[in-house]
Amino acid sequence: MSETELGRFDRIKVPSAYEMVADAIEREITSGRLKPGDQIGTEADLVRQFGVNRSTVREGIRVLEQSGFVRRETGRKLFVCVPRYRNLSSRMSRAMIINEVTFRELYETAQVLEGGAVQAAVERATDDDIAALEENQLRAESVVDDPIRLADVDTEFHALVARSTRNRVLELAREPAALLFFPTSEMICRRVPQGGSRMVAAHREIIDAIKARDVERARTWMFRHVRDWKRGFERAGRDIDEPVERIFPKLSPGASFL
Amino acid sequence: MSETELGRFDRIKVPSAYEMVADAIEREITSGRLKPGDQIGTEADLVRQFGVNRSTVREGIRVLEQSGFVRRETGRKLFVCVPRYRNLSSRMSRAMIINEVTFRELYETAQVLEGGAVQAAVERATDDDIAALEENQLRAESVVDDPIRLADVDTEFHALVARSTRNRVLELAREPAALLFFPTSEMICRRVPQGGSRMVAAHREIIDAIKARDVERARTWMFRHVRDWKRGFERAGRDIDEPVERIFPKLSPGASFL
DNA sequence: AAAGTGCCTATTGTCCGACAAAGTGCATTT
DNA sequence: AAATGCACTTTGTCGGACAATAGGCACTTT
Repeated sequence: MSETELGRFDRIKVPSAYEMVADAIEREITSGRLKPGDQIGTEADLVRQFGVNRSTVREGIRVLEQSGFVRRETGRKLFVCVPRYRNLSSRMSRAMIINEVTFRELYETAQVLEGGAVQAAVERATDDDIAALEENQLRAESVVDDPIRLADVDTEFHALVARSTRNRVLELAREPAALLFFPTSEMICRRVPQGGSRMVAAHREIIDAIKARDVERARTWMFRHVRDWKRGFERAGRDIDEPVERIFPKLSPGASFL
Repeated sequence: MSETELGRFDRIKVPSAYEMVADAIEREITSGRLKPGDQIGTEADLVRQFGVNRSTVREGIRVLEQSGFVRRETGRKLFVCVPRYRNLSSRMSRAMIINEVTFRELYETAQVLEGGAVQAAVERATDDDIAALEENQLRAESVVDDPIRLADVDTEFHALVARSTRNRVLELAREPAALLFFPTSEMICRRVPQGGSRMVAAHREIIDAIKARDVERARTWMFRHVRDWKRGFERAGRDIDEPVERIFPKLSPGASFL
């Protein structure tokens, strides 16, 4: 039973019943035969259809629920749903925390993703997107001296920029990291309160650049804005090579509208 | 029971026992009190500790298993593990498929992420990373006329570049999208076989640029390489605004070493 | 008639007890 | 010492059971 790689055969994985239940339902969904909004039968129905025990069905359902394919509205009926990214993203965030990723990794990724996002936003933001950004800016100006609220508004600002890209893949790619931005921003804002006006000014420039469809200006100011974030981190006396704290990222309020 | 937002109270969510079991164990892990590799007791142990039924414990375990915090080695003991990103990423990929993201979204994101990755790789690739890239290049040259194998090697190439960044956040951010690259690349390679030599040439330039620590050259060639991918897609007669097919991304072979 | 109330039933969350199959560890055999 | 065999542990699955809650329906109230 050694773990050595002698022997020519692969390990045999015997699928268990609950896995087969989950897979069967998942296949119906990913193949499109079950559409978001469709109801899945009751547990009893599934017991009849699959011919397995209810405990087995329930274990399978837990798997699907966890992966977001199926949802139970407050204890009642099961229905198919488009996996909302948030629970997946938040799991990824937690995975990153456990892996003790450093602020440097987070910063570098933020530069790449926020830079790319703002560029795409310049190319495709609609009037509605811009209106939402302006509305966000108003709130930012009104809480410029309240570090915690400002961090929250900033998180929302970046989510709005990402949404303006009309690119769900990009939006999704940044979300796990973005969920870690907030606790960090909040810490920074608490300890370096004088950064507020710089932040609001940067947002202003970015919004104007998006309105003017000026890619270079947008990228430049986003770069500065994110760099300020890193400088705030350093000024707060932290080492950028230290692991991001084990702060459990409670669904950051700024992301609640995603 | 209307869904209107009249009323001043929030919905009450009664936590169920299996959720509390899962949360309790997850908290031990995210807080670091349970470390990767640690064993969690047997189901019977957990039954004793939590004072709930075994079925309940099992449902909780399914949740944790699914989110990757615990693992069961072929039917046997439960142990804590660092969530490997792959199952999370693959769920995200499937979520994207269900959301019918378009090739355009995928392409645009690829430009952002691969461009960012290669830049970071230039800055931080080690000799080992470069050796791995060279080894990959040898294989690429040997299968240049075998479209399917080439697509596989290409997928691995990009994963190796990402790994060279020594940035796990960035590596993670690109993975869900990257899992969708492979089926697409494969389709392209099958239908536009003449692209093989261009691909190998681009890889060569990128590797050389990384070795020479030449950021601009690396970015330029990565940009061209990804653009070629899009052109191949178009030349294969596909519309870049059509949803990525409902191909279930079987764990792409190139990602197996992540 | 529309709205509010109370009851009935379906369904879920949990529990109990049980068993076969497969993994583990130990003693025995060669 | 290595291979074999056996007893014990643990998991996966099963059947049945019950309290609590949600949904639906009939009934009352205004």
